[in-house]
Amino acid sequence: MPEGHLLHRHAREQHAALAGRTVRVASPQGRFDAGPFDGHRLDAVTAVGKNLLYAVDGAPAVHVHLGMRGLFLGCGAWPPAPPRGTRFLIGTDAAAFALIAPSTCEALDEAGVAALLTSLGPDPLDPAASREEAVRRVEGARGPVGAALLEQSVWAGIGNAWRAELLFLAGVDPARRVDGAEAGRLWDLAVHHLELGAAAGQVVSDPAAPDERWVYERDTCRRCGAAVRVSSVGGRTAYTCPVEQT
DNA sequence: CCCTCATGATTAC
DNA sequence: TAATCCTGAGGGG
Repeated sequence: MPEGHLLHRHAREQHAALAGRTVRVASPQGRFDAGPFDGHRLDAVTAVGKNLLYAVDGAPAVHVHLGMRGLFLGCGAWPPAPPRGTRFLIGTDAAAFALIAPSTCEALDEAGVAALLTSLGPDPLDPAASREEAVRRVEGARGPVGAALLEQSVWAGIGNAWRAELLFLAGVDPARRVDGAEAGRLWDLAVHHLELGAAAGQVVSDPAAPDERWVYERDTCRRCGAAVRVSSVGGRTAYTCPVEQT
């Protein structure tokens, strides 16, 4: 589930394992030019929304976006036995990570990184993110709240599963607009639950039942049993409890 | 085995 | 709004 919480989880894990060390970088699949990075010191691995950025000493940054299909696999130490189709492989003699089927894996210079960052709204998992700015961007977005939450320029890191569950927790129908108070409540819910999700490695919308969802991809609401409404909001499938989300 | 759909985002129309 | 990227899981035949 490559939404923001997972990217932050990957960033934390890879930063802890690799940052400050000289790393080996390769592209067994061949679709990424690892030359400029191999043998350099990795300064940091950070997540911004659904994006992962590797800061490399004496080289551009590496920008990774998993899209819907990308995933990281840990694969032991260097030299690893990477899975088939590994586009980006990074590691040391203590730990290595393989990137499979990402939508983006590219070198990004300073201006490119800056452009990426300015294209994104506040990230609920960024401790420095501004709640006021987050509320402003939701209020300023065109269209219903369900569409706004999926726009990475509004909030960075929310995907379809989080959208469904956060709007359920807030009791808000995705097809309508929200006021500032509701936007603030949604932000607080996002900050809290995405952190739970980053720690757990999955969407967590009910800490008492971390493997369950309230409405996402369900036939019936897990709280009240009503038939879940399936519709299209912002071009993606929305799941709504018609009783509890108004 | 073939078809459809997916936790995403850009591009073209 | 639709097509595209072109992987993987799941369901029907």
